[in-house]
Amino acid sequence: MTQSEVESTDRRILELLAADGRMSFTDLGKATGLSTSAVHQRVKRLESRGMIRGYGATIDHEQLGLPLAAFISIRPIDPSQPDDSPERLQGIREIESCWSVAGEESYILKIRVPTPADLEDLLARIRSAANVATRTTIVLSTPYENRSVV
Amino acid sequence: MTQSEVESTDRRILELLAADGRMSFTDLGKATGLSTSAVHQRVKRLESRGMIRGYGATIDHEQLGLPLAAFISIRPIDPSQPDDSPERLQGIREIESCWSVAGEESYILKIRVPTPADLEDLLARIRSAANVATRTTIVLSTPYENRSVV
DNA sequence: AGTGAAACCCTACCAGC
DNA sequence: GCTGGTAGGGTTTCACT
Repeated sequence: MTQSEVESTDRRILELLAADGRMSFTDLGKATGLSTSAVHQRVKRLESRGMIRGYGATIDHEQLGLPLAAFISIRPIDPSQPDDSPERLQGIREIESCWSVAGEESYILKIRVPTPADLEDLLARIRSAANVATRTTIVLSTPYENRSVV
Repeated sequence: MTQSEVESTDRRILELLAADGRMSFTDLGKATGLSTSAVHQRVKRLESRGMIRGYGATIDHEQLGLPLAAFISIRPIDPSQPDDSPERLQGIREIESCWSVAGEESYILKIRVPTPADLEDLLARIRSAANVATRTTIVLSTPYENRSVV
Protein backbone atom coordinates (compact mmCIF):
# COMPACT_ATOMS: atom_id res chain seq x y z
CA MET A 1 0.00 0.00 0.00
CA THR A 2 1.21 3.48 -0.84
CA GLN A 3 -0.82 5.40 1.70
CA SER A 4 2.30 6.62 3.45
CA GLU A 5 1.56 10.29 3.94
CA VAL A 6 3.37 10.91 7.20
CA GLU A 7 2.10 14.01 8.85
CA SER A 8 4.25 16.48 10.69
CA THR A 9 3.55 15.26 14.24
CA ASP A 10 4.52 11.68 13.36
CA ARG A 11 7.57 13.03 11.56
CA ARG A 12 8.57 15.00 14.64
CA ILE A 13 8.19 11.88 16.79
CA LEU A 14 10.36 9.89 14.38
CA GLU A 15 12.95 12.64 14.43
CA LEU A 16 13.04 12.69 18.23
CA LEU A 17 13.21 8.91 18.53
CA ALA A 18 15.92 8.71 15.86
CA ALA A 19 17.99 11.11 17.98
CA ASP A 20 17.14 9.49 21.33
CA GLY A 21 15.64 6.05 21.09
CA ARG A 22 15.07 5.85 24.85
CA MET A 23 13.07 9.05 25.14
CA SER A 24 9.97 8.49 27.29
CA PHE A 25 6.42 8.90 26.00
CA THR A 26 5.98 11.59 28.62
CA ASP A 27 8.86 13.63 27.19
CA LEU A 28 7.75 12.97 23.63
CA GLY A 29 4.38 14.33 24.67
CA LYS A 30 5.91 17.51 26.09
CA ALA A 31 7.95 17.98 22.90
CA THR A 32 4.96 17.54 20.61
CA GLY A 33 2.20 19.11 22.68
CA LEU A 34 0.28 15.84 22.93
CA SER A 35 -0.75 13.77 25.91
CA THR A 36 1.29 10.74 26.93
CA SER A 37 -1.48 8.43 25.74
CA ALA A 38 -1.69 10.06 22.33
CA VAL A 39 2.06 9.73 21.80
CA HIS A 40 1.91 6.15 23.03
CA GLN A 41 -0.78 5.35 20.46
CA ARG A 42 1.15 7.02 17.66
CA VAL A 43 4.45 5.31 18.47
CA LYS A 44 2.78 1.88 18.65
CA ARG A 45 1.15 2.56 15.29
CA LEU A 46 4.47 3.68 13.75
CA GLU A 47 6.05 0.48 15.10
CA SER A 48 3.32 -1.81 13.79
CA ARG A 49 3.36 -0.15 10.38
CA GLY A 50 7.11 -0.76 10.19
CA MET A 51 7.92 2.93 9.99
CA ILE A 52 10.00 2.34 13.12
CA ARG A 53 12.04 -0.78 12.36
CA GLY A 54 13.49 -1.08 15.84
CA TYR A 55 15.67 0.53 18.49
CA GLY A 56 19.38 0.16 19.01
CA ALA A 57 22.33 1.39 21.04
CA THR A 58 25.23 2.90 19.13
CA ILE A 59 28.45 1.25 20.26
CA ASP A 60 31.97 2.66 20.11
CA HIS A 61 33.67 -0.13 18.19
CA GLU A 62 37.17 1.28 18.57
CA GLN A 63 36.91 1.05 22.36
CA LEU A 64 35.50 -2.45 21.93
CA GLY A 65 38.56 -3.77 20.13
CA LEU A 66 37.30 -3.44 16.55
CA PRO A 67 39.21 -0.39 15.31
CA LEU A 68 39.50 -1.44 11.65
CA ALA A 69 36.54 -0.76 9.35
CA ALA A 70 36.47 -1.20 5.58
CA PHE A 71 34.24 -1.29 2.54
CA ILE A 72 34.51 -4.43 0.45
CA SER A 73 32.99 -4.35 -3.02
CA ILE A 74 32.30 -7.74 -4.49
CA ARG A 75 31.73 -9.05 -8.02
CA PRO A 76 30.77 -12.61 -9.03
CA ILE A 77 33.58 -14.62 -10.63
CA ASP A 78 31.07 -16.63 -12.63
CA PRO A 79 28.31 -14.25 -13.82
CA SER A 80 26.25 -17.12 -15.24
CA GLN A 81 25.50 -18.37 -11.72
CA PRO A 82 22.59 -16.86 -9.78
CA ASP A 83 23.95 -14.30 -7.33
CA ASP A 84 22.81 -15.16 -3.82
CA SER A 85 25.76 -13.51 -2.09
CA PRO A 86 23.73 -11.87 0.71
CA GLU A 87 22.45 -15.22 1.98
CA ARG A 88 25.86 -16.84 1.60
CA LEU A 89 27.50 -14.03 3.55
CA GLN A 90 24.81 -13.57 6.17
CA GLY A 91 26.52 -15.84 8.67
CA ILE A 92 29.75 -13.85 8.66
CA ARG A 93 29.48 -11.72 11.78
CA GLU A 94 32.13 -9.20 10.75
CA ILE A 95 29.83 -7.91 7.99
CA GLU A 96 27.86 -5.00 9.39
CA SER A 97 25.99 -3.98 6.21
CA CYS A 98 25.33 -5.33 2.73
CA TRP A 99 24.04 -3.12 -0.06
CA SER A 100 23.14 -4.22 -3.58
CA VAL A 101 24.43 -1.53 -5.94
CA ALA A 102 24.44 -0.43 -9.57
CA GLY A 103 27.87 -0.19 -11.17
CA GLU A 104 31.00 -2.23 -11.64
CA GLU A 105 30.41 -4.33 -8.56
CA SER A 106 27.26 -6.09 -7.45
CA TYR A 107 27.41 -5.55 -3.66
CA ILE A 108 29.16 -3.28 -1.21
CA LEU A 109 29.86 -4.69 2.25
CA LYS A 110 30.89 -2.73 5.32
CA ILE A 111 32.95 -4.73 7.78
CA ARG A 112 34.69 -4.40 11.17
CA VAL A 113 37.70 -6.35 12.40
CA PRO A 114 40.37 -6.00 15.10
CA THR A 115 43.51 -6.06 12.92
CA PRO A 116 44.75 -6.14 9.29
CA ALA A 117 45.46 -9.85 9.73
CA ASP A 118 41.78 -10.39 10.55
CA LEU A 119 40.86 -8.45 7.42
CA GLU A 120 43.07 -10.73 5.34
CA ASP A 121 41.37 -13.75 6.86
CA LEU A 122 37.90 -12.24 6.35
CA LEU A 123 38.59 -11.48 2.67
CA ALA A 124 39.51 -15.12 2.09
CA ARG A 125 36.30 -16.26 3.79
CA ILE A 126 34.17 -13.86 1.76
CA ARG A 127 35.77 -14.92 -1.53
CA SER A 128 35.28 -18.61 -0.91
CA ALA A 129 31.78 -18.31 0.62
CA ALA A 130 30.30 -16.29 -2.25
CA ASN A 131 32.71 -17.11 -5.12
CA VAL A 132 33.47 -13.45 -5.74
CA ALA A 133 36.32 -11.09 -6.49
CA THR A 134 36.79 -8.29 -3.94
CA ARG A 135 37.97 -4.68 -3.85
CA THR A 136 38.72 -3.23 -0.43
CA THR A 137 38.69 0.38 0.72
CA ILE A 138 39.98 1.00 4.24
CA VAL A 139 38.16 3.50 6.49
CA LEU A 140 40.66 5.90 8.06
CA SER A 141 38.22 7.80 10.24
CA THR A 142 34.50 8.47 10.54
CA PRO A 143 33.62 12.18 10.77
CA TYR A 144 29.97 11.19 11.17
CA GLU A 145 27.80 8.14 10.59
CA ASN A 146 24.11 7.20 10.57
CA ARG A 147 22.86 10.72 11.10
CA SER A 148 19.12 11.03 11.02
CA VAL A 149 17.90 12.05 7.57
CA VAL A 150 14.31 12.31 8.75
CA MET B 1 34.67 -11.97 40.21
CA THR B 2 37.56 -11.77 37.76
CA GLN B 3 38.30 -9.11 35.18
CA SER B 4 37.36 -11.26 32.17
CA GLU B 5 33.99 -12.15 33.66
CA VAL B 6 33.25 -8.45 34.10
CA GLU B 7 34.24 -7.82 30.53
CA SER B 8 32.01 -10.51 29.15
CA THR B 9 28.99 -9.29 31.14
CA ASP B 10 29.45 -5.76 29.80
CA ARG B 11 29.85 -7.20 26.34
CA ARG B 12 26.59 -9.11 26.72
CA ILE B 13 24.82 -5.95 27.87
CA LEU B 14 26.15 -4.06 24.84
CA GLU B 15 25.01 -6.88 22.57
CA LEU B 16 21.51 -6.84 24.04
CA LEU B 17 21.21 -3.05 23.90
CA ALA B 18 22.53 -2.97 20.34
CA ALA B 19 19.74 -5.36 19.37
CA ASP B 20 17.04 -3.65 21.46
CA GLY B 21 17.91 -0.18 22.66
CA ARG B 22 14.71 0.08 24.70
CA MET B 23 15.22 -3.08 26.69
CA SER B 24 14.48 -2.46 30.37
CA PHE B 25 17.08 -2.79 33.11
CA THR B 26 14.85 -5.43 34.64
CA ASP B 27 15.03 -7.57 31.49
CA LEU B 28 18.75 -6.91 31.07
CA GLY B 29 19.15 -8.17 34.63
CA LYS B 30 17.23 -11.36 33.89
CA ALA B 31 19.32 -11.94 30.75
CA THR B 32 22.64 -11.43 32.54
CA GLY B 33 21.86 -12.88 35.94
CA LEU B 34 22.39 -9.56 37.70
CA SER B 35 20.08 -7.43 39.80
CA THR B 36 18.34 -4.46 38.24
CA SER B 37 20.56 -2.07 40.21
CA ALA B 38 23.77 -3.75 39.10
CA VAL B 39 22.76 -3.56 35.43
CA HIS B 40 21.73 0.04 35.91
CA GLN B 41 25.17 0.88 37.31
CA ARG B 42 26.94 -0.90 34.48
CA VAL B 43 24.89 0.74 31.73
CA LYS B 44 25.41 4.20 33.24
CA ARG B 45 29.15 3.50 33.38
CA LEU B 46 29.18 2.27 29.76
CA GLU B 47 27.37 5.45 28.76
CA SER B 48 29.69 7.79 30.67
CA ARG B 49 32.78 6.05 29.30
CA GLY B 50 31.44 6.55 25.78
CA MET B 51 31.22 2.84 25.08
CA ILE B 52 27.54 3.45 24.41
CA ARG B 53 27.43 6.52 22.17
CA GLY B 54 23.66 6.86 22.26
CA TYR B 55 20.34 5.26 21.42
CA GLY B 56 18.35 5.58 18.24
CA ALA B 57 15.26 4.38 16.43
CA THR B 58 15.79 2.76 13.04
CA ILE B 59 13.47 4.41 10.54
CA ASP B 60 12.13 2.94 7.29
CA HIS B 61 13.24 5.65 4.88
CA GLU B 62 11.43 4.19 1.90
CA GLN B 63 8.08 4.54 3.67
CA LEU B 64 9.13 8.04 4.70
CA GLY B 65 9.52 9.25 1.12
CA LEU B 66 13.29 8.85 0.82
CA PRO B 67 13.58 5.72 -1.33
CA LEU B 68 16.81 6.64 -3.14
CA ALA B 69 20.10 5.94 -1.36
CA ALA B 70 23.57 6.28 -2.88
CA PHE B 71 27.27 6.33 -2.12
CA ILE B 72 29.11 9.40 -3.32
CA SER B 73 32.91 9.22 -3.37
CA ILE B 74 34.60 12.61 -3.45
CA ARG B 75 38.07 13.81 -4.44
CA PRO B 76 39.45 17.34 -4.11
CA ILE B 77 39.77 19.24 -7.39
CA ASP B 78 42.68 21.23 -5.99
CA PRO B 79 44.88 18.89 -3.94
CA SER B 80 47.06 21.76 -2.74
CA GLN B 81 44.18 23.13 -0.63
CA PRO B 82 43.62 21.73 2.88
CA ASP B 83 40.77 19.21 2.76
CA ASP B 84 38.07 20.22 5.21
CA SER B 85 35.23 18.55 3.30
CA PRO B 86 33.49 17.04 6.37
CA GLU B 87 32.92 20.46 7.95
CA ARG B 88 31.89 22.01 4.64
CA LEU B 89 29.38 19.22 4.04
CA GLN B 90 28.09 18.87 7.60
CA GLY B 91 25.15 21.19 7.01
CA ILE B 92 23.80 19.15 4.12
CA ARG B 93 21.02 17.12 5.72
CA GLU B 94 20.82 14.52 2.96
CA ILE B 95 24.25 13.20 3.95
CA GLU B 96 23.75 10.38 6.42
CA SER B 97 27.39 9.28 6.82
CA CYS B 98 30.85 10.55 5.95
CA TRP B 99 33.88 8.29 6.04
CA SER B 100 37.49 9.28 5.38
CA VAL B 101 39.04 6.50 3.30
CA ALA B 102 42.32 5.30 1.81
CA GLY B 103 42.37 4.92 -1.96
CA GLU B 104 41.51 6.90 -5.07
CA GLU B 105 39.02 9.11 -3.31
CA SER B 106 39.34 10.95 -0.03
CA TYR B 107 35.82 10.53 1.41
CA ILE B 108 32.82 8.30 0.91
CA LEU B 109 29.41 9.80 1.65
CA LYS B 110 26.15 7.92 2.04
CA ILE B 111 23.09 9.96 1.14
CA ARG B 112 19.29 9.69 0.96
CA VAL B 113 16.95 11.62 -1.35
CA PRO B 114 13.39 11.29 -2.66
CA THR B 115 14.10 11.21 -6.41
CA PRO B 116 16.87 11.16 -9.03
CA ALA B 117 16.24 14.87 -9.62
CA ASP B 118 17.03 15.51 -5.97
CA LEU B 119 20.23 13.50 -6.36
CA GLU B 120 21.26 15.66 -9.28
CA ASP B 121 20.64 18.75 -7.21
CA LEU B 122 22.49 17.31 -4.22
CA LEU B 123 25.55 16.43 -6.34
CA ALA B 124 25.76 20.03 -7.52
CA ARG B 125 25.56 21.28 -3.95
CA ILE B 126 28.25 18.87 -2.78
CA ARG B 127 30.61 19.79 -5.61
CA SER B 128 30.32 23.50 -5.02
CA ALA B 129 30.35 23.31 -1.22
CA ALA B 130 33.54 21.25 -0.98
CA ASN B 131 35.16 21.93 -4.38
CA VAL B 132 35.35 18.24 -5.21
CA ALA B 133 34.81 15.81 -8.04
CA THR B 134 32.24 13.08 -7.34
CA ARG B 135 31.61 9.46 -8.25
CA THR B 136 28.15 8.09 -7.48
CA THR B 137 27.05 4.51 -6.84
CA ILE B 138 23.30 3.98 -6.56
CA VAL B 139 21.96 1.59 -3.91
CA LEU B 140 19.44 -0.82 -5.47
CA SER B 141 18.43 -2.60 -2.28
CA THR B 142 19.69 -3.18 1.25
CA PRO B 143 19.77 -6.86 2.27
CA TYR B 144 20.94 -5.79 5.73
CA GLU B 145 22.42 -2.71 7.36
CA ASN B 146 24.00 -1.70 10.68
CA ARG B 147 23.95 -5.19 12.13
CA SER B 148 25.58 -5.42 15.52
CA VAL B 149 29.20 -6.54 15.23
CA VAL B 150 29.62 -6.70 19.00
C1' DA C 1 30.76 -4.33 42.35
C1' DG C 2 26.63 -6.28 43.99
C1' DT C 3 21.98 -6.56 46.69
C1' DG C 4 17.29 -5.35 48.22
C1' DA C 5 13.96 -1.82 49.57
C1' DA C 6 11.45 2.37 48.78
C1' DA C 7 9.97 6.51 46.37
C1' DC C 8 9.01 8.13 42.24
C1' DC C 9 8.04 8.09 37.37
C1' DC C 10 6.50 5.80 33.22
C1' DT C 11 3.78 2.54 30.60
C1' DA C 12 -0.14 0.41 29.14
C1' DC C 13 -4.85 0.13 29.26
C1' DC C 14 -9.50 1.89 29.90
C1' DA C 15 -13.60 4.78 29.50
C1' DG C 16 -15.47 8.81 27.67
C1' DC C 17 -15.56 12.50 24.33
C1' DG D 1 -7.81 10.36 17.65
C1' DC D 2 -7.29 12.80 21.92
C1' DT D 3 -7.78 13.22 27.01
C1' DG D 4 -7.51 12.01 31.80
C1' DG D 5 -7.30 8.39 35.26
C1' DT D 6 -5.32 4.34 37.23
C1' DA D 7 -2.88 -0.11 38.26
C1' DG D 8 1.12 -2.27 37.60
C1' DG D 9 5.79 -2.26 36.45
C1' DG D 10 10.27 0.15 35.62
C1' DT D 11 13.81 3.49 37.12
C1' DT D 12 16.67 5.54 40.30
C1' DT D 13 18.69 6.19 44.66
C1' DC D 14 20.38 4.67 49.06
C1' DA D 15 22.19 2.06 52.87
C1' DC D 16 24.60 -1.97 53.41
C1' DT D 17 27.73 -5.79 52.13
